[in-house]
Amino acid sequence: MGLFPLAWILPEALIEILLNQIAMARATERLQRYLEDELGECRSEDVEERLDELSTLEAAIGPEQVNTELDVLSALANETRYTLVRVLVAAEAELCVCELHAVVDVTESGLSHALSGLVEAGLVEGRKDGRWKKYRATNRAVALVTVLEGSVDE
Amino acid sequence: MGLFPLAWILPEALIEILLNQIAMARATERLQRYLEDELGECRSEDVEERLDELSTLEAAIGPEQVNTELDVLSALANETRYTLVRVLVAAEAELCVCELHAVVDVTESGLSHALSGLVEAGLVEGRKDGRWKKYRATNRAVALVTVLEGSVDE
DNA sequence: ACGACAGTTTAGAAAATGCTCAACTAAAAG
DNA sequence: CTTTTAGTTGAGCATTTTCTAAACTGTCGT
Repeated sequence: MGLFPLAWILPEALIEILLNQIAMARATERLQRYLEDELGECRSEDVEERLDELSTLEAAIGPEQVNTELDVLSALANETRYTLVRVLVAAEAELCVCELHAVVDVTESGLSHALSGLVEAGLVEGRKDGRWKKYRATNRAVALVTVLEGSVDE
Repeated sequence: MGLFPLAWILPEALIEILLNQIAMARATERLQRYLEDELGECRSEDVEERLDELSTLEAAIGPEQVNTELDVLSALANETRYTLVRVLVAAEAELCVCELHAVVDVTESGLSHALSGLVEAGLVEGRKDGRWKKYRATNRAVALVTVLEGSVDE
């Protein structure tokens, strides 16, 4: 292996950085070839410009909001939790934990975890009523479930 | 442990089933007490009725569609894949794999895996063009990203 | 005050995910 | 035809997720 001598001289971390840069450079080269193919000709300015356009597309909304959106998606992307949300949305009313327990096949503990995840994602709100606890779907949950059910029917 | 003698007589699987039934019975008892609390009085018919209502809520849409929806959610609930979808939606056009490579921080292989997951979830469509491959967002993706960005701004 | 009850929290085991490396297919260039 | 290039696929590892059991908090009935 040609790299062995290098490993004696350079710290591992640095090597990794260099390899990374090489990979980056390769990816950029490919983009350049692609733009040449598409545009007929292509100077490195064009590559820069395209890279800018792409990062603009990506940054159109703040990274903080993207994170929130990912949290919401992760909260919904689970059979137990999605079932709970769907039921609460369909109910259009508060339901008690003990009622929700009837619709999902997990232990009481699992149910509690699921609900607290949904609260954290802003999909559900909880309210304590004496010794019972009741949950209801938020507007966010209603909007998402509605669109999901609409966009996935064919 | 009182259960040890049982374990000699009954197969493990059967014991598990029995424990399950006991847990179920307990959950139903709790629901009964809850309904008594809420309605003032409650016969076991009322419990049956409530259980029916709940399962109706849950079964409002077919289990097959629910599965599709879960697949879609799982596909979106990942930083790499969600970024790709957002960029493709914002672009309102096909993008080449080599362009997409510029916006997500994974290897070429990881990118390919991500895209094929999105195709499977019906969020993205791929088209081969010579030696390049181009992807575009589907209507489903547009609808979902739009609602997500709308429902998570405050 | 005590015990029973409704629900939550913590810790940890089992299962699913996400990524990379390496081997592969298909198209274009030499 | 051989090599290079663009992208995909499969295997395997590391991390994360999801669930459960057990201990815990707060509320009610007695």
